Amino acid sequence: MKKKESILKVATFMFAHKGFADTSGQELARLTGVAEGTIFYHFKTKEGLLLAILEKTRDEIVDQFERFFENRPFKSGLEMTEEVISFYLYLAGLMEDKFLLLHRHFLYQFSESNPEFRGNLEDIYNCLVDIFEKAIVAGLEDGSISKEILPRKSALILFTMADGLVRFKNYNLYDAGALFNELMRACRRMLQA
Amino acid sequence: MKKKESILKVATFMFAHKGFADTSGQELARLTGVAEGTIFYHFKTKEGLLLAILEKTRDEIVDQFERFFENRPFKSGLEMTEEVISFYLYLAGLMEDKFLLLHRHFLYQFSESNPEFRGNLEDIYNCLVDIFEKAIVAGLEDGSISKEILPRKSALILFTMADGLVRFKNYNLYDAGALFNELMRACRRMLQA
DNA sequence: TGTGAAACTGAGTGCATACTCAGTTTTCCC
DNA sequence: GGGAAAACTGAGTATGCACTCAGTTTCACA
Repeated sequence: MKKKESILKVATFMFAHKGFADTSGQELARLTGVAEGTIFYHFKTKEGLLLAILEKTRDEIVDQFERFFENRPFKSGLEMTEEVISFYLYLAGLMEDKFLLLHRHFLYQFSESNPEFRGNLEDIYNCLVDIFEKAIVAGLEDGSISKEILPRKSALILFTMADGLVRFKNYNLYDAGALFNELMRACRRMLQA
Repeated sequence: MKKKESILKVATFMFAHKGFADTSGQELARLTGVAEGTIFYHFKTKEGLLLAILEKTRDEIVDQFERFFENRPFKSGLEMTEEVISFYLYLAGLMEDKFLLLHRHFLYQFSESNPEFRGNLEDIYNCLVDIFEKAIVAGLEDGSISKEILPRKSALILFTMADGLVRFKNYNLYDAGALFNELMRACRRMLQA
């Protein structure tokens, strides 16, 4: 069981950083310290390996957000929205390779022909956007968020904002940490009643 | 001269949609209707071909935004900001393949080792973010945008919002057109004095 | 029309790749 | 300890790839 997990871990890193096509079984085996055959013993194909990683990623993200909701009292919907964004950014740091992987185009190419990929990606995006939406709805109910706000659409916009920051960080385009405060202020101005 | 342009056009489409590694010289030659050798006659390597595409893309984007600024009177900085976002989204539709290409990770991998890639990408991002910033500064000067707004950082945030919408469209994750109005309202609420 | 240069061709080359398989080692339960 | 199943191995195979090159066609201009 140990080798299978090592392969998953190293492959996640390699797929995220080098891409799918540029990750070879040979190199993956060398870096993991197993024989190349072992990879194909556990995961029938390279695509199967990628799918296993995606499934694990979905489980982890869904699990993390479930735990985020337990044991946490929110003062207001607006504040909850801000904390959701914070948590999203925190998670993107914690699961850096996996979030980088989720930004890789090849996942979306596979999802066009393989419904298992599609399903996992949908689960992840629905989980993320639902949480933003829940927070906004809470804010609409307690009056901390303006009645003009449409929950689902605004949830998607917030999501793109948070995700854009993650992308800046991952691509080294800009010092993302320096943007954090301004992002939070922008959200507040955008939503506030 | 005709074949060289055809290769650039087809290669842009293929790199954007299939990725760099999954685009083979053989297939590219077949789809373009030239011999494989012709590709390597005009562009010494596959990487050289990609660089030529990136250079063309940069020229086109910079040119488009220069023309956007000519012959256009803006009522206020806030309105100009909104028009910049609109124009960005319009351009992403007009140059769909090229914007898709700019979202591909392999460009950023090459830019780590090849300064020519890096330079072109920087030119593009600077051009885009500068325009958002200029519009915000104009709004700060004429009082249509709140004095609390920091121009550079807010420009980056606006950029990620607009770019997020483009990504939704390109990845078919959500009907991006349906988000347009909400995005514009979100920007106004965020910036307004 | 002749000529040199530029554009173009496609079979050929060597190398990297995903995946297989026959055999070996480890694990685990009686 | 025995024996069966599961885990693991790595040399081997067929395929596809980027790129080359010696030769042919097209072009521009005298």
